[in-house]
Amino acid sequence: MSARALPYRPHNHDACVSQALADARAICQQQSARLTPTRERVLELVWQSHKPLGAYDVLAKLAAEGHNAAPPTVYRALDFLQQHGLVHRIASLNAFIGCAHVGEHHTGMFLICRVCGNVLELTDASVSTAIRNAAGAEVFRAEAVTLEVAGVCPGCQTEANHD
Amino acid sequence: MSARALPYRPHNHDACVSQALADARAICQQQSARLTPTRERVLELVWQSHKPLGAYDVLAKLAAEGHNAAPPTVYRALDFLQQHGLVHRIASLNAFIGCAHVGEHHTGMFLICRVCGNVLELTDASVSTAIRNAAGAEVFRAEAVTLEVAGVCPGCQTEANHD
DNA sequence: CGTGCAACTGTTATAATGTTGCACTTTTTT
DNA sequence: AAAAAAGTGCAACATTATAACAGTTGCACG
Repeated sequence: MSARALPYRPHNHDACVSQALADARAICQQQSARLTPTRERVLELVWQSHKPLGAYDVLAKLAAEGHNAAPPTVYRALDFLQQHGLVHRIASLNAFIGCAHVGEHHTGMFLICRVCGNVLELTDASVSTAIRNAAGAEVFRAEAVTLEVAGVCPGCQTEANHD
Repeated sequence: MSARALPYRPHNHDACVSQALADARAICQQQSARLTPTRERVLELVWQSHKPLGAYDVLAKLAAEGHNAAPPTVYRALDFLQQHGLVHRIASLNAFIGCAHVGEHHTGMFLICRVCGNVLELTDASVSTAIRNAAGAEVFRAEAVTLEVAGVCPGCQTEANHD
């Protein structure tokens, strides 16, 4: 249960998770949303991996620690976290990952390494602008953008760093 | 080789489908790929809707016309069509739609109307460029882009045109 | 030809992912 | 304290996707 996946750079992942949880508490407080124990635990589990975690992966981890949970428990927690911008759903993987830019009101772009499975979230103004313009040119009112790029991350292009 | 879908606008959709099928035959011929009856029928069914069709929707339509098919039949046909660039999978909907730009070697961008369910596929050079640049800045080797925008199409913004 | 391989199809079963509905508990509001 | 709202547990179910294997068809090559 300690730092493992290193997206492109080594770092203290425990601290990274703690920070995410602290941010989440602050945001929920501010929005009068209830970050209950189950929800917080799910968020922590999702954060502990840089690889997206499926709902049933979360379920298994909860079960492993004695939490007697069923699928709806997990899906509800994930829905809540998503609605408050704390996790993202990666549609092309049917999986979830902690949001690296909480509170930034962003359009996330996800770089998904098909070798190591790690995902890097980033935001890019020129991408967002180009998408907004393209949609606008069709008189389309955009509400939600799903942008996922599959490929090979820097670490996996040269070495056999298949974490 | 130009089956241009015009959702949001009335048009002769039968002709549109015929064109798509003709294009598909040409492409498969050229690539020495076998567009078998089942595959062709699945392609036609997918094309007959501007709304993305789920695999089980296709299955139901096949069954309705007496084709005794099981899920693998449909998934295999869809995989084949996808591999040859004849249909796209919309990850956020778990559904498939005919490709409006066959042979163009493109990065598709999909505008998905949450009201009427229609989808418009378009390609935009500045979007593609921005994405490529953003990935490149992270030294990420991009291979496949999933770009889906949910929102409201022009027709559904004003009227109750819930086709 | 015909025979043998590769691609395609059919079929059964099962896995993986996600939802509904309802009873019950906890928290918040009044 | 009572009523309302939000959250949870649970069982059943719905939807989406794949595995494994047998049979069949088209096609290249001798």
